[in-house]
Amino acid sequence: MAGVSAATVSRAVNGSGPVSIETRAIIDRVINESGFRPNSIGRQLKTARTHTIGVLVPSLKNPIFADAVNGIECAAKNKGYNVLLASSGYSTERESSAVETFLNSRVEGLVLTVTDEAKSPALTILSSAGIPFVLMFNPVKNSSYSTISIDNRKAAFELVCNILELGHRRIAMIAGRFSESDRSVERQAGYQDALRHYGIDQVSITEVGFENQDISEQINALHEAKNSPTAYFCSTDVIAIATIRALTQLGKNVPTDVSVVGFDGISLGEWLTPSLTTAVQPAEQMGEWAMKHLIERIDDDETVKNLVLPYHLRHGESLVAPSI
Amino acid sequence: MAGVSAATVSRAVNGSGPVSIETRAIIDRVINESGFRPNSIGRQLKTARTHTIGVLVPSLKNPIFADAVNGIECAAKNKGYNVLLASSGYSTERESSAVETFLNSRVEGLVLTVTDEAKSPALTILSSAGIPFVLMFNPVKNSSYSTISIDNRKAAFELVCNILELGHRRIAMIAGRFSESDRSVERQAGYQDALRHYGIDQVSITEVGFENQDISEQINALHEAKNSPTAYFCSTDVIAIATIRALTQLGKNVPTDVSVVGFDGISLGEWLTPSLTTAVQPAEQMGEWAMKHLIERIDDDETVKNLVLPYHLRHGESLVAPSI
DNA sequence: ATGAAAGCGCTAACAA
DNA sequence: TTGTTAGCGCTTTCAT
Repeated sequence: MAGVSAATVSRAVNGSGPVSIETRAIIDRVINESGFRPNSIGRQLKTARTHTIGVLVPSLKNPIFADAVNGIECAAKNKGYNVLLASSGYSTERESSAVETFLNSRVEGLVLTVTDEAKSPALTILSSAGIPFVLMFNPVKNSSYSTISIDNRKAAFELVCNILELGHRRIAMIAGRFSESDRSVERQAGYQDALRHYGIDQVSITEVGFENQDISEQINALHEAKNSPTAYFCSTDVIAIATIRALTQLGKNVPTDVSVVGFDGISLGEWLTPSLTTAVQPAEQMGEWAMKHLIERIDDDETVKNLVLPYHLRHGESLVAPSI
Repeated sequence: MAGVSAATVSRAVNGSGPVSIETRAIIDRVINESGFRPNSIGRQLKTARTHTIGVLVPSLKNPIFADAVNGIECAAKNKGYNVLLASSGYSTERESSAVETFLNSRVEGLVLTVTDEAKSPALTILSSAGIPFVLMFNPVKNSSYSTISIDNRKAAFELVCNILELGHRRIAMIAGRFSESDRSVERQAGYQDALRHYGIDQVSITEVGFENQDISEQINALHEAKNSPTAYFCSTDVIAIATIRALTQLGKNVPTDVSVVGFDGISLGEWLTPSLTTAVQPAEQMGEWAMKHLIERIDDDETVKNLVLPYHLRHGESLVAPSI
């Protein structure tokens, strides 16, 4: 140190107390010359505030989560918070261990998407830890958690009704593994609602892994059976793309031979061939809201909120009337 | 505390010293009952190790960076490191401030993509800070920095040669702003190399902002001029998609009326209509290698390395011979 | 306007 | 095998 006590430097750096013009000048000079950097760790330990939040998503390879994280990160920066990032790969074990790590790092809150809100070890840990968190994409079940989501069941219902209205009667659902996504479960419920609404018995649901790029075997099996589907309802856009790829490999043309519908509304979906019919979630805004709300809960201890955002259907070329 | 000293708990938790079976049992029990969590901040302050690395990319909305971050995050998790994430929006100011924040947080290293390695305030700060970092995507210029990249200039050269071979002579480049991306500069050099190689004088370069979704005005201007381009070479896939969109809005068909070529090889590019002709960078592996190498530099103080990975060209439907 | 002192939670050296 | 002590870098009373 050059000539002055640590307490004074602290006051100068943070503007947290009176410092004379001259001393301030000296301190500034010494800081520049010496390359001194205040150690956040020391401050964090003393103040018991880290200004850090944890963000946990299943995977960044799905643009829906990348967009959401982008929104989160921007909001965090604006509010002066840092972001610790982890991904779970749709595994509850990895969710739990990420949450443990975050908690040990004393994040002040979390924004996360879990596989299943209803039975999530990670959320159990979090609840008993007593720090605020916001669920993103997960449907509202326990309203004592803050959530931001859309009505997945209703959106799926509307989407499948659209398929039915065009005359399709054999509609298969390709769903992300239910154990890995409560969104998938909800969307499946919407699918069944729609079939029931039209008095259709023939339900066909195939679960696929989220990390699994190649689902051609499953699609092949569906397609070989007699009374093969005339339309596929996929629980995500990424799965819809994989489905279209698999169908194409089997020599089927989408949508001429068979229709495919997705869910999520990733922006590139509009530019696919064929463009995807899908339900659009405003991912980036969801991330932003989640972060803003989380910070309100931290700073102004705002109450728990459940926000269900509107979605909209995007009508693309991947869905047409069945050929027969 | 229940009956034992802090030092003993520390030894029990970390296995860093002898603890009798019985005391360990007691400690475990108390930890579970009380919900005690070791405070990483305290440990970090004491040990002067944070096991945290900073990751800085221009934007997560470009899948090339999302994929890279995904690779980074996985590698980090495997090695027991945490990831602090920030994005710069292609702004050097935001790069600098993110780096400052990281440094204050005492990250042990960084993986980052900067706008321009040659004149980056962020890198100046980093160099004088004396902590290891790895540049990702940025071309090798100063070999005293660790880097992972591909040969952008050569890839662009090959790509544009492909366009020329098909008979195109009026090829416009749509480039991400040079001041915001040294990759863009390199790719532009490759574009010029190719034109020169074919003895073509007509160079046409239009700079566009990376965050700018709508480039239809610029495309419109190019297209209205007489001798309008028969092919567009775009410095990224995202820009190529925006270009295709703009051309479509102008009533032009790609590739019938005009060809478009991208750069990056984002995986969705294969499923676009038309599928993109592009140069593929292995983003996820680049992220993984960057993280692994960084940790080697931290843990085993490995020397600086420059890895130039092979790329490959992907031939899609967006490029065909000129119509005329 | 400044300094002295205490303490945030932890670990490492030393003692017992 | 366990406890005591000291100190990581910071902020915050409380004095001066």
